[in-house]
Amino acid sequence: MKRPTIADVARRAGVSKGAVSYALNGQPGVSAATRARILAIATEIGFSPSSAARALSAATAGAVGLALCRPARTLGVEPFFMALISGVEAELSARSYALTLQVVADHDAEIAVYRRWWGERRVDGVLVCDLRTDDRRIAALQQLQLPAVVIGGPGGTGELASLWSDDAVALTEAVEYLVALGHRRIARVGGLPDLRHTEIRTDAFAAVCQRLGLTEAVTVFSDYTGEEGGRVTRRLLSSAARPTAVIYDNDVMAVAGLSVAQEMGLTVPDDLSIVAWDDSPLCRLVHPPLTALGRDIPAYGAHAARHLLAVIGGQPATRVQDESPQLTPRGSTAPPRDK
Amino acid sequence: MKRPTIADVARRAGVSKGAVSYALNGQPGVSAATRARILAIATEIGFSPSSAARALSAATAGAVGLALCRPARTLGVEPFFMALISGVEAELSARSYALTLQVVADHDAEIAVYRRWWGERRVDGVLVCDLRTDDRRIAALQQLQLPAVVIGGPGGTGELASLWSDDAVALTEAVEYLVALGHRRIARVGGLPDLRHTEIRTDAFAAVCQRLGLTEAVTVFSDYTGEEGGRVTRRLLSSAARPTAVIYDNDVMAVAGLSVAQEMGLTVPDDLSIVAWDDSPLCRLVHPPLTALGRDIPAYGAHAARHLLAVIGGQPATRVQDESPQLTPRGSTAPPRDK
DNA sequence: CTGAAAGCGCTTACAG
DNA sequence: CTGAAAGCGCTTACAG
Repeated sequence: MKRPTIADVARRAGVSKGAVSYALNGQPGVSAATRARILAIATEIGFSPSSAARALSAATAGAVGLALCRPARTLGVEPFFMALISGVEAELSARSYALTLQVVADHDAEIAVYRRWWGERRVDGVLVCDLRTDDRRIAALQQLQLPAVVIGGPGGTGELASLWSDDAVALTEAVEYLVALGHRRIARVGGLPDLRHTEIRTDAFAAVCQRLGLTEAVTVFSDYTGEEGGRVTRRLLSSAARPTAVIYDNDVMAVAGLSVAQEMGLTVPDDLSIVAWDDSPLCRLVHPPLTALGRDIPAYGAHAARHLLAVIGGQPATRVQDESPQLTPRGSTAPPRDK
Repeated sequence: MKRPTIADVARRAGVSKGAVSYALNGQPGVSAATRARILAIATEIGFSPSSAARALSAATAGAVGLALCRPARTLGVEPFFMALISGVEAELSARSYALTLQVVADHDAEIAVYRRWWGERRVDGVLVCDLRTDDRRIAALQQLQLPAVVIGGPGGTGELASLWSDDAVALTEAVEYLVALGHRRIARVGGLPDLRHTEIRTDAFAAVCQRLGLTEAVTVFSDYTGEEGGRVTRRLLSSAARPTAVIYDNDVMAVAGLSVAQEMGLTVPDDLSIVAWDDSPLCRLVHPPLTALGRDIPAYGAHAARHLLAVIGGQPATRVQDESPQLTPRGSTAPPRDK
């Protein structure tokens, strides 16, 4: 099949190519009748403007980039990214933007990808994930003046636009809930310590534990994988004064932690209460289903995409707050059997 | 920052734009010395050719499309897709191709996306997932003459190129293994029945069970979600002559099935053996870890991408076989306690 | 081996 | 309200 061009539409409509362009893009310059006729013909012959030609003349790529900087083995397991992507994508495709995805090994590679995308004019802007403390990507992006929205914060995002949600409040709520149930020895299995949101959660955990006088509270760091999450849990549960409740920084580690507890003969929730972050179907897959902190991740992604499109459109690069995570109590939390 | 163009490189090198193009694309037409000088300058000023300009003049998009036709809620949980994407992406980016991703609601929407991509010249080819029996996408793609590789089969892929793996052999092997352990009442929780690979597995299951005289073997269909997988398992385990082994068509349903068994007071593997497809970290997250049929999914994705690039490059649209899934025995399978 | 030029398919001022 | 034309930044025959 021969792809129709704007010239084909113009010929059949008996107008100039310019008129077709105006009609298709909703610009003034054609009468309503002509516009209707042109649109009908375009639909009839199945015309879609060449993204390349449009990009070249309009200096806009019609695409948004997302670089995922996680090892392949971690990428697949966490439902978080797919959920985020599906939300991002829904918003973008509704506005006729394409999503360009690239998996990168580290921040150097990621920055190189941003430079290339910028030089190639391949994307109009990017979404940045997994914000770290002292994140070099921020300065690189600012230097390129490539429109960007950082998913994370608050803080550490420089002059870039960002979308954040209040993890500190959510974590505090979870700890207060566990304390209300009667727990005193609460442990937290954190994610990678140099991620900004890990830092925020760690600080919030320390603060609420101090306020409530939980002197035995402890955070140990892990890497989001089931292997590490299980290993760390095994160590925690082997200690003399083992915790009666553990809060995990993601769903995968929480599920692994549950397995370890059961393998060690502990009953969840009687002997051990478990709280997961990133509420996902994974949390409902296991028995007992896990109490979890979560929110609507596809909506978060859609929100981020909307914000990015606004920045690309010239809106100021603001910091926007998304909804806070909510605690959903399920079968994995209860008053401790032996206090 | 101003983006450098080919003219900037040409000016600094004191040559024509054509010479720069030849040098950058490894074409003959420039001396080795000139080529080296041009490349050095391009690197120095950070020049990347505009993807739009290149696409427009070379009539090649430099991108490959992947439309994912699954409801958002299912998408996130199965590690399969992210693993596949990471493999696809690794291969593509090594060849400087971009991956354009779109989530669609159904096949009509997916076909519409293919038409649009084709009309917009946005992608040079597409990867097709979740092949169904009588799949309308095949004819649509053939009509558009859009290069494509179908991930699935064998069979049902029309004239399109495809990459398939022998699920029948793998399933047969799994059943023989369970029978060797002493199982006679084996059930299978299948995926969506109109998917081609479900059909293949169902036929293979029926064939091996008949050959081995397993008259009580049964396949029940599900939808890959944990909810449904759990529900179906509950029904199977409540029947008078409950199965002593269950084979699940994906990892998520297998994990859900394990939970249900444990919730019903059954011990895995003594009372019930479980085999999962799509071996993934999920299978090692639970206790006992699940015996699984699996293979290297990122490698599968990379293979598919390589095949597509070959087809885009003009190679004939062949059917290529990937490695067969392997059975990895873990703690969820054992001889049945009561035969 | 190199340069000048046409052309890819759009968008967008600029005349009429 | 409409048409003719320039231009986006490349690639690629075509001369030299």
